[in-house]
Amino acid sequence: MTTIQDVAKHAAVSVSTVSNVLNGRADRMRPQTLERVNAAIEALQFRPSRLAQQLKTGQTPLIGLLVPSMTNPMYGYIAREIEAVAQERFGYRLLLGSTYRDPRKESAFLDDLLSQGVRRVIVISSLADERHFEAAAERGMVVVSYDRGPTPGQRTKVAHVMPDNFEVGRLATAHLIEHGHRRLAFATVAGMTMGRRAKIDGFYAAAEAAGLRASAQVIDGGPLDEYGEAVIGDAGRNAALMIAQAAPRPTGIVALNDLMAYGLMAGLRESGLGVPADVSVVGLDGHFLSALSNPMLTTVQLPVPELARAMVERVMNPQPDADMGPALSVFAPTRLIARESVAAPPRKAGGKPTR
Amino acid sequence: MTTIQDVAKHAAVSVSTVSNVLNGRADRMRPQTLERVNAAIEALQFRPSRLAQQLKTGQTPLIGLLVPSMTNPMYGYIAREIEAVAQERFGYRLLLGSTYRDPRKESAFLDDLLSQGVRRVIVISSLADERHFEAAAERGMVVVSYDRGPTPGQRTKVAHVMPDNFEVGRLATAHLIEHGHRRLAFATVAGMTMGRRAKIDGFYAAAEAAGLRASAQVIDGGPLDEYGEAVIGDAGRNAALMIAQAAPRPTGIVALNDLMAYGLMAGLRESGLGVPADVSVVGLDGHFLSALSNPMLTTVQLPVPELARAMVERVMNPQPDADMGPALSVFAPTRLIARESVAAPPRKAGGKPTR
DNA sequence: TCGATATACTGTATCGATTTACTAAATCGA
DNA sequence: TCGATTTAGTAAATCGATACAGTATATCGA
Repeated sequence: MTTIQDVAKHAAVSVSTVSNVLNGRADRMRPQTLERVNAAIEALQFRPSRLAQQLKTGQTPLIGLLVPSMTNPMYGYIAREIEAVAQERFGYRLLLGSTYRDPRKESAFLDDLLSQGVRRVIVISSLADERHFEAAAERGMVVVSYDRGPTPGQRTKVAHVMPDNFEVGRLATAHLIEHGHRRLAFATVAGMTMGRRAKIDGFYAAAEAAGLRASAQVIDGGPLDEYGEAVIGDAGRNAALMIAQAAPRPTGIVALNDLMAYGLMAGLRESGLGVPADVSVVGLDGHFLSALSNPMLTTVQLPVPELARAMVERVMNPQPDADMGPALSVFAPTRLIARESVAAPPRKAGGKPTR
Repeated sequence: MTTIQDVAKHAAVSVSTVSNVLNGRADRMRPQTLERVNAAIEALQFRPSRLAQQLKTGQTPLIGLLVPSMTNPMYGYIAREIEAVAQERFGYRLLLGSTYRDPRKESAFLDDLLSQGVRRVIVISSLADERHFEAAAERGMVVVSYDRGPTPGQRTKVAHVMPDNFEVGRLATAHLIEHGHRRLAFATVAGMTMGRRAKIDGFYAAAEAAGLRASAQVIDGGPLDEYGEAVIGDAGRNAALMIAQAAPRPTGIVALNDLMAYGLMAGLRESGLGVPADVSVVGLDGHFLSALSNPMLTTVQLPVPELARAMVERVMNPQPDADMGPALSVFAPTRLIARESVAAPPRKAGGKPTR
């Protein structure tokens, strides 16, 4: 590895001068000196050691990204978008951590980041308790939290970015109602997070507005085990079972997310129920896979690129300390993509399956 | 941030002694001294700066992971497995880079890693030309390449780990043949990589063994645009169109991977062809999503945890320089999961669609 | 009781950059 | 022409650890 010393020697200048060149202070020297230094850098193929720079400046060009698990394709998509804007706009890269929604893993990851000199982190957690993030923020981390707001009534040093989950849930539900559905259900997994809460509120609000509040229910597909996201599909299957056995049966289902919708559709099918013939399903995500399912999934598309941009902006340009105030909702266009999984409810709603 | 100096002062010892404690050389001091130092560390909540350690030792507890795009759920799965073993067994974390199979992006990522002090990288690339990886290895990087072997007849400093792609392709094809299929196709995308080559070889080998070589063909779904993996599904749709129009039509299709299989099934459906009624489809991946599709995808399951383990082992314990020799194939059990997307071909094979 | 060895530490150079304080030479204004 | 200012650059301290060389004291064998 060639060092700044080697370059200085080669160009017959001091290391300070080379450092000045490196840091865009070329105005402090004669053009010919600049040229000599640049020539030396070129000749020796010199790349400054980020490690040494970081030690001196205390800054690392890395953003920590904490996700529940890369196994949920939606997080893969979000990660990719975050990486793209971090890289293109700021030259930053991503340091990845899967946490399986385990607060100890999350804390360990934050400790690691801190000792690595990483001072910016985007967390996708949804855990109810955010104190470990607050503590990290207290210790100088810039933390941006996805898909949840601050704990109400508390000051916070954590910035929050989220999609308009209420609207997402409302939109999906309204779409079902427009197609004539009267008995509605929201299929979720065990454990209430802020994002889920908001979606469910949107679901109920739409039902309410149509005078359907009484026949709208939330169905819990059960807990996620240690495999985390991978089994959201299974939770969907569970929920499908419960729906199949319900009497009267709901005919319009909003799924917590696309993955859950796939599981739901698979489970419905196994119970002999057709989608959308007997039951209509709407996903919430709009991941590209939804265009490949059978039937193609009607889903609400989250503005992932905009969300990613907002998160990176915020993590790179933190507000001058002080309280963060309420969450920043990204109200970028959230639209429903109508495809095949929603149709009018069967004539004799809740009757015998069509096949 | 508290430093080793603070700890030394607090414990009334020298920094060297603290450093010795930190590095497990407690035998060099009296138990009481050790205790004092530990107490100080505890009291001051001291975490050594990895940055400073790295600068001194030249080692960073980070593995670079270069993937085409996190958008392909399979890469998300692989990344998660790699992360898990890197973290649990070695305490290493992952530095992520999406490259969209662009050699310039790949090189830039490697340069970045090098200057960050990261000296271990796992690359999933499949690009034909591996010279930039060789160059990095030459410069002291430990590089492990996934899903391809070394360029034949060339010495290499890059370690290679891959599944038994030949067997993967063979298994899938044999399964179709067992179900009575005579006209076979392998659906791939534009661009030949080693992994694809091996799968296709396996495909042909199985056909050959059944005397079906003449009626086995490869179908190219076209190039991937800048969105990369996300559009493999579209390539599957294209391939489906070509299959639907072929006369005589192949009835048993092996798809390059699960994602392609989803696209294929969607495209087949759009062309009015039933799966598996008219055409049978086998995927290659065994990602958990394949259990949620309709019909549920018959697929060959790659031993992802074993592959991940092998890659991490190799990147952490590189062979003492010298030539790497041929690729290490991970011959962990590669099994076919029979589900719903394969059935016997229609009676009058290649005739009218059943619906 | 003396030199050798072991024990328990400490002092300091070092990794590769950044940055502040400083200096020598050139230029300038009056 | 002299002091002040600008220009062009350098020397050295510093970031926070590691590790080697060195030192003071205790222990031991003969």
